[in-house]
Amino acid sequence: MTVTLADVAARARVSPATVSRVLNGNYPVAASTRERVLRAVDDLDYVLNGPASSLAAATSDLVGILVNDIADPFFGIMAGAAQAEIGGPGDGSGRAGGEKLAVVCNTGGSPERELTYLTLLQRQRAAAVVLTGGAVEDPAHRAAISAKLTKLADAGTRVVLCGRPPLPDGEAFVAALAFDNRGGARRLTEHLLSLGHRRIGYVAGPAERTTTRHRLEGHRDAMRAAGLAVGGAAEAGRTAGAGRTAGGQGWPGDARDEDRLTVHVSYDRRSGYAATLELLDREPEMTAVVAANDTVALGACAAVRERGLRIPEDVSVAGFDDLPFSVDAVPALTTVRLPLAEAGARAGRLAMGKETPPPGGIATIAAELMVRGSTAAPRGR
Amino acid sequence: MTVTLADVAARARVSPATVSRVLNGNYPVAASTRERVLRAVDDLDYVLNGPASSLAAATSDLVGILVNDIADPFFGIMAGAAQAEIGGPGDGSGRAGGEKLAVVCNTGGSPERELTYLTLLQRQRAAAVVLTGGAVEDPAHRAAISAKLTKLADAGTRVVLCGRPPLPDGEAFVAALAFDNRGGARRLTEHLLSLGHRRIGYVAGPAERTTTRHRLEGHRDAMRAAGLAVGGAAEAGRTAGAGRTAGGQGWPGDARDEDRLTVHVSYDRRSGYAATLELLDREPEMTAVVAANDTVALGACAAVRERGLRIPEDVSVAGFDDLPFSVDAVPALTTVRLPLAEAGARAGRLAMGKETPPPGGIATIAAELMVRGSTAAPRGR
DNA sequence: CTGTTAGCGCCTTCAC
DNA sequence: GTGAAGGCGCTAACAG
Repeated sequence: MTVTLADVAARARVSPATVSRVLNGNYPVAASTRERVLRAVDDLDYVLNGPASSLAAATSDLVGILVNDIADPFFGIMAGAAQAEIGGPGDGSGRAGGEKLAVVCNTGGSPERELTYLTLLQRQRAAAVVLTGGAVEDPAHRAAISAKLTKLADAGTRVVLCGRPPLPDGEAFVAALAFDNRGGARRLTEHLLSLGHRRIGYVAGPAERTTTRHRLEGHRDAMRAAGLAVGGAAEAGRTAGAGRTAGGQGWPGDARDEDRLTVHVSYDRRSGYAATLELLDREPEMTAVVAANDTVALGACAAVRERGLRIPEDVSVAGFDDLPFSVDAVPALTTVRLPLAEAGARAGRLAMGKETPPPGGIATIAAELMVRGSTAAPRGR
Repeated sequence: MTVTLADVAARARVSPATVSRVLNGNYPVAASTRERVLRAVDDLDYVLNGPASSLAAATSDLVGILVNDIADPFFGIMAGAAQAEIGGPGDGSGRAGGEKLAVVCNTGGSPERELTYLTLLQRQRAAAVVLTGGAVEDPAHRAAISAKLTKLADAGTRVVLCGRPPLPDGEAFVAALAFDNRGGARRLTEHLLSLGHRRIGYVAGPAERTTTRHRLEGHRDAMRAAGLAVGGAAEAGRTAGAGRTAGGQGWPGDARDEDRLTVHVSYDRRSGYAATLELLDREPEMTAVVAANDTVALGACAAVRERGLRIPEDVSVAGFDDLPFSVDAVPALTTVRLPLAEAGARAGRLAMGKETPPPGGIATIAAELMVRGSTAAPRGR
């Protein structure tokens, strides 16, 4: 019923092996023979049996790209760029030669689903796997993922991390491209501080994620450097003192300000909206809000306006990622640009072995501060 | 080296056949035996060989979801919902039982790549394929896709269309969920007309796509019903007359107004920006702009402001899709809501055979007009 | 350059 | 309820 390679061989009057050779193109075949085989393939409308070929060759042409949230352009842009690099342009014939099948898998940010997808990809003997975005830092999951990645690597699957820092466990990977979230966040907050802001709220992403932690750390680094926040009990004395020097009325400098002015939410605008309302309640004198990402920042903007406050006159708002829509926000959003498409494309090339990995396998990708209309000096009040 | 089913069988002291049976769960096995096998699987950290099993069973657990642009939330939302429905919640063990591997493939809107992906999926003997979003209407591609889908269906792959109308060729599919783009677009333009707008610009999507055509048709239906635009040469006389009755100074009613006030661009904000600038040049008296979708509308808003015009006082702007960010635009965007998540989920269930197809296999999904702040009555001028 | 020969690892009738 | 055996369709050594 279904046409097989043997059928093609018969029609082209060659052996199955020869057909296999022209199809895979990895072996010298006489031009005339190839011609005949190709014609037979077209005549019979033959399509290679993937599973059979993967079984025999012990490799498949599947490449998985894992993302935390496919509805978020942050991931869409990276995944799209990676996929374009992996899938190749196609030859328009629809015949699909030796192309890889680049597919994206949506984990929804769930470590369980991430693990499941990894297993499924392992089962398919995937040629490569690209993990994008921040990882959950829960030790159990971290270990499980590490073990799984090691197994994948052992089985010959190329593992690439994109926008995700290599874990301390040191799992096996071809390359890890990490964004400089910490540095970007620090520069962003420094920008606000230089504008004169002192009461800065922070809407952080979900706790336990590397991206969240790094961005928050960058923010706090800047705050502390300005003597504006307290890290933990150990630093309370010193930093509180510095704080008092800088601020007034016992503020800033309160040992709990960091916590009081930080809210953890998920990466969506609704959460940003709610969290900002909450921050505004906690600290009515707040003059700036830094959001975990641009999407959250949009929600923050809505909340600020909801309270009858103007951006940036009354409250400055900043985001992170510089997604395409951020420049169209009104006012345009000050944010930190991450070269998502470039990183995704590079990850794709790394997964294909088309590019040599960075020294040590690890590369840090710079984040660029984009100052736009949503931030300005605070009104004197 | 790599552990196989036979290894598990040996360790569990049963035959390979039995192991296969407990793994697939499609056959009665004594509880104690199953227990033993499962333990052996865990002990050995066995992972099924997908290609081998697909080859033997002549089916795979791969389900492909094709999207035009993975960086566009329009597709991300649908794909994510479908994937969640297909992939199941996972059991947290990372063992991955009889789960399907739901993957999304980014065609970039290119028919060639769409065809290539379809071939790749066919090669993998995919269990199902979900095609999302509008199709290109070029006859050659239409025929090629149709033929391919028929072949897939013949091979046992369940084909589901989501947000894509069934093609006239009548290709084989389990179900087709089509958005009421035409009706939604018509109601949107009717809303503007009822507000008093007469000079309405339209930033359409890429030509040759069903979505573009349907939305544009809906818009023109409304315009013509109001006697405000001219379809083609055939209708020029009649409609132009009606137009003159309604308008003044030979406008509206010009036989080329439809073309003059319509610009085709791709679905991104930059295009929306450029197109709107162009429209503003062509028709400075324009009081409203309808965009192909929300993303394009955002660009349109930027262009309107660039010209020093206010929204909605000077120019009303409307979008389509009601993506999450649209409500946060300033002013909030009037648009047409499409139940993307619901449609995607339903498509996923259909692909899994978990839901019975609509009568005739075709269902139209309603589009709801969302009136918000970006549209208002035109200033008298 | 091309044909021949063995499997790849699993599922699936069949018997028991 | 369980085991034994054949083959799914293709690739990868080998010969020639």
